Amino acid sequence: MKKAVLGQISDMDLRLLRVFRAVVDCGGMAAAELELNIGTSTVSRHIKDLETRLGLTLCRRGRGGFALTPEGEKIYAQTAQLLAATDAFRSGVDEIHQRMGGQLNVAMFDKTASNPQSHIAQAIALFTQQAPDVALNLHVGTMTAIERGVLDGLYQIGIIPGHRSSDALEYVELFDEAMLLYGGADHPLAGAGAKPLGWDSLRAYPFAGLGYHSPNMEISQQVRLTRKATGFDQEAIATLILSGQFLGFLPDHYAQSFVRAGQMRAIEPALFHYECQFFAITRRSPQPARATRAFQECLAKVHALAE
Amino acid sequence: MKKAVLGQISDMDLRLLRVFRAVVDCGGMAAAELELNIGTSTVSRHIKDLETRLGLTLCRRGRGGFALTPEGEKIYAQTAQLLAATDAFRSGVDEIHQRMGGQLNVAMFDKTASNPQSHIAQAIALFTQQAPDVALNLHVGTMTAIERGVLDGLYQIGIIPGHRSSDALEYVELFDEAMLLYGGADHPLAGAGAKPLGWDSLRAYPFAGLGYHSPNMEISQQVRLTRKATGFDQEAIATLILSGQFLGFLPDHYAQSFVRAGQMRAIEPALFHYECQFFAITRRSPQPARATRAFQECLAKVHALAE
DNA sequence: TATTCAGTTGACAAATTATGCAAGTAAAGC
DNA sequence: GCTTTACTTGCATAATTTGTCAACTGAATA
Repeated sequence: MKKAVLGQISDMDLRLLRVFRAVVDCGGMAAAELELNIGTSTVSRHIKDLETRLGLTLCRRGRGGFALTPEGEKIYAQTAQLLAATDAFRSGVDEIHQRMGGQLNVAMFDKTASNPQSHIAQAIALFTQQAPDVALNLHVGTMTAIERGVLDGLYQIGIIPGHRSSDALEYVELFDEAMLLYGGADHPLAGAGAKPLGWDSLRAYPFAGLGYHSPNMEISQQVRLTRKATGFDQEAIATLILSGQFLGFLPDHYAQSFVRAGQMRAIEPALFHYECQFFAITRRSPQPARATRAFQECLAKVHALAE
Repeated sequence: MKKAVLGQISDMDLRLLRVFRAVVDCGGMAAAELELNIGTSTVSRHIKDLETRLGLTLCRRGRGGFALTPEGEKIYAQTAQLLAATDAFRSGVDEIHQRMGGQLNVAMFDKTASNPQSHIAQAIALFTQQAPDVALNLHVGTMTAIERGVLDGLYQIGIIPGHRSSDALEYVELFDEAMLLYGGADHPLAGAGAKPLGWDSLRAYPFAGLGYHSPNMEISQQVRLTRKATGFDQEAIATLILSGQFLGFLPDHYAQSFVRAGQMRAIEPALFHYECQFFAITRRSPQPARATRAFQECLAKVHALAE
């Protein structure tokens, strides 16, 4: 250690941070070796350098697994932001060159791929034809994570169901999704006999809902369903429903395969349902790069045609 | 040039960008020499390196002045953003160390210093006692520039008059300012005899207003004053008023010195006036650093005491 | 025309960094 | 206890970065 802890800490090469990110993403140094094309010894050194310069222990390593310390978690988040800023810089340069290049990070909500009304795949096809030099990174995350990520520049585009809207974001309407209420095959309400009369009668049954802000949560609060189990992914909700103990909302397209297999049934679909509208979000403030706008247009065009 | 134009452009040391920023800020390489403690030759090299790597010409230089090219302007803006991100990273590290360090960029509205109700200076005194290791940078700018700057992380705190509010920002009320209508000493309305009856009668006189979004602009639109001259700083408005040709709104504390010197008079201050409320703004999304919160509290405390 | 200011360039030195090899360590698993 | 896995370290070296000096170019200016 030479320059001491203080001074221009962030002058430390971004490489150190890139290495750190890669190591975390790969879950260990040995794994990152391939990704980074450098020997483990070098990786080890880099991580230690970083720790020294930051004056923090970032991760616990050794046999028996790799784990970030709490500080490591924070630094990892910071790192992601800083590296996103460098990508933004690069986009800016590309912008001036009137070319599309760099990285495009798109984040989408849970279980959007199987929705037949969603044509994200086509949009990607269209986009990659238009902009073959852009490296596309697709993420999946919760609604809040996506919103924050777009706001913070971690993602350039997000695809999420609509709820409240932020004036720092731009929204483009894409497609809808029908949410139906499902129960396990042997759930009391799944039989042909027992027909509940309305939303009120549902409150007697344990309900499984999403544990983060989402239309699912809004609806269940509106009709005051008692959430007895919480999932943090729609797949988790599906699992809870499959246990036979809970009712829960799922996108119809996603539940369909379970219904076909006889593992699940929709409960009174004509009555118990709601619609979600999906939007593409981009941030307003630092004007999105050319590639971002192009992808947004691809999404809009493909979905407008399909209507 | 080795690594070619493509590839990890932003890996190029942030130093290059820092040098570029310093050169632009100082208005030339020779001037930046002192600031950077490196010889002109080195500076020249760095700038050229940067140009090569970006594939752009950033500035026109030589005898007879230094000037950014349009691309240079854009890169300069991008650079400011990226370097702000590195500062944010550093703040994040400080945060973990539970210490306050790094840079704090505060931006304030025009002519706030002379307002006796504003105690920004005291807040700074209090803050520097609490956090002696933080380098404080004070900027002055227009309302929109400050808002955008805070949103983009260029500034951590802004002090501006309130108008519409953004939900991406947090507002803390600080102090008020009384805005009165002024005319030059020999303006027809400045005489003791001619008393206009109301806002309507003002429309006959040329009015000087601010050329960017501000309470001044809102008010003048509300009462439909015809803006015949535009200033982009309140000092500009004052100059226009001093010409004797225009009426215009100024903060009373600022106009006072002109009034004392007999160069300006307030027109019917009991009737033609409005109040501006000033707020400290910080952004919500990436949680502000410890130092930012501390400064915000200093501002709040000092102004609460003074009430 | 000579001078001076601003910046550019070639040659080169010093310092720092990157990275590999090989030996070492520590814990998990047999 | 031996082996394996996952990482650490000392040593050596190549590559890159960072910077200086001094000579040089070209435009403004006296």
